[in-house]
Amino acid sequence: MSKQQYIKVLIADDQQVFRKGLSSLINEMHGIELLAEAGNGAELIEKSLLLKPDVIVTDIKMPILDGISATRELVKHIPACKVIALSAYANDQLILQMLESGAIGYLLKTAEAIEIKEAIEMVNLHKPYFCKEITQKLTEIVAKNYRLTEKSTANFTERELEIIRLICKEFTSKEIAGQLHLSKRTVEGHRTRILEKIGAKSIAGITTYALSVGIYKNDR
Amino acid sequence: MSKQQYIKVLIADDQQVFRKGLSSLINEMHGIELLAEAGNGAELIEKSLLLKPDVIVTDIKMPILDGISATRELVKHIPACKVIALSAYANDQLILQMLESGAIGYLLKTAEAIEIKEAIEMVNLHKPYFCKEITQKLTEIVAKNYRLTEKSTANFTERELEIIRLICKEFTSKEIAGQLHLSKRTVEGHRTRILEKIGAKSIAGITTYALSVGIYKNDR
DNA sequence: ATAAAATACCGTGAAAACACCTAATTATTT
DNA sequence: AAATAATTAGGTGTTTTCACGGTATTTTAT
Repeated sequence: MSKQQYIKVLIADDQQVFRKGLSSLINEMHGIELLAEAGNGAELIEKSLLLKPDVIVTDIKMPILDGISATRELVKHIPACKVIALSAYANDQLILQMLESGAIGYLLKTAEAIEIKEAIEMVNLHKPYFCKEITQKLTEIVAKNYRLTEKSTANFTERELEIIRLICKEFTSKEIAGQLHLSKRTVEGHRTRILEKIGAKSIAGITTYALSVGIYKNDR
Repeated sequence: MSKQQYIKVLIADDQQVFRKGLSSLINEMHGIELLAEAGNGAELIEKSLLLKPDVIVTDIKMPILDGISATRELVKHIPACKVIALSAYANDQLILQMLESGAIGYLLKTAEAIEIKEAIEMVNLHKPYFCKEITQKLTEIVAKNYRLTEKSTANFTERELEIIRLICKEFTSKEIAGQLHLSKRTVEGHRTRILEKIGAKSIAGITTYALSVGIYKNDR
């Protein structure tokens, strides 16, 4: 380490104007080095494999190969590189898809230079970074997923919840019985009641219900 | 609505000093009216049922009845009231438990008056509010849950995805076979392959995996 | 105190899931 | 052209799920 450890960045966007603007802004940032630009996902992958950037800032909607697919590929081949997604809108599906694909940063295109710099520095330390609007969305998503709904309030007893969690973990009735020191038949009885309460007809219904309502997220 | 629509607030904390500090700060806030104080969860519930506050600001750790259990009770009986949780630490478990219990706001005790006011106003509009540290935690949790792991990189074929989605909808092999015009054995074969790829041992594993990774979010 | 809910337990039997196999036909990739 | 993957389908047998009956005890609420 000499005077400065530069963060090597690669950007991708299909709009030339936006790309130019982004590149000139990043070029002005201290401690950050812009390696190259890409106009689509395929190009992004190609240049990334060659240049091994620390951070990638990529648009989501791009021709040939979109940012989500590109990111999926990238994290597979270069797990060390951190991806920040850029998007025009704060769309739930896009955010989640991008996160699923492996991005740890998400900015709206309305972001200003100072925020982009902050995001690059943050994700470079493997810390997720999301702009205010995205954060708002994420908290809504989390809150929604974790908050109890009316029907889930139509509720389960502690025992039932316990058994639901174990069912979600792929344990059979016999195994659950062993863990809770109960009879296998007792567990089956509880399971039947759970199925009734949910209105499900099989284990699949129990697990999908449990996950959608947020039961299960406790222990491990 | 006359000149001002006051937001009615109720606070709870077992530490008298903190409680006094909080109450005097809230008393100074414009547009917010402090109804009462509680020293524990039981008291909080009691006074809430009586006074019907718009927003409750409660500590998590309290004697007799903790904030989480109290919140769970409260949202059941007064779904209209919004709960902001207060905690000394940003602990993953506590945050999630609090969210599960029904709180839509979460602040650290180091929060300043201006932020507390902002949080009260925000949650009063049924919008979740979390302080910076909690937001950071939440994004980490979301990112962790949604980011792909090695095994989830296991890509499924179109047929497999189709079958996974149907399994999540509680269809049996025979039913799926009928819908896709296949033999029951074929579906079972696919299912076995899916189990292998996921590393699961039962339907429960398939559904939990599918939901966590986001398969199935397409149709309905 | 009495009702109601939660908890625990059991039998039977059919259907489904799952664990082992095998193997043919079609796509896709190299 | 050859290898690989995907899709299809079957056999056999064990385990699990689930529907349909029940009963008894304890805890909680009215």
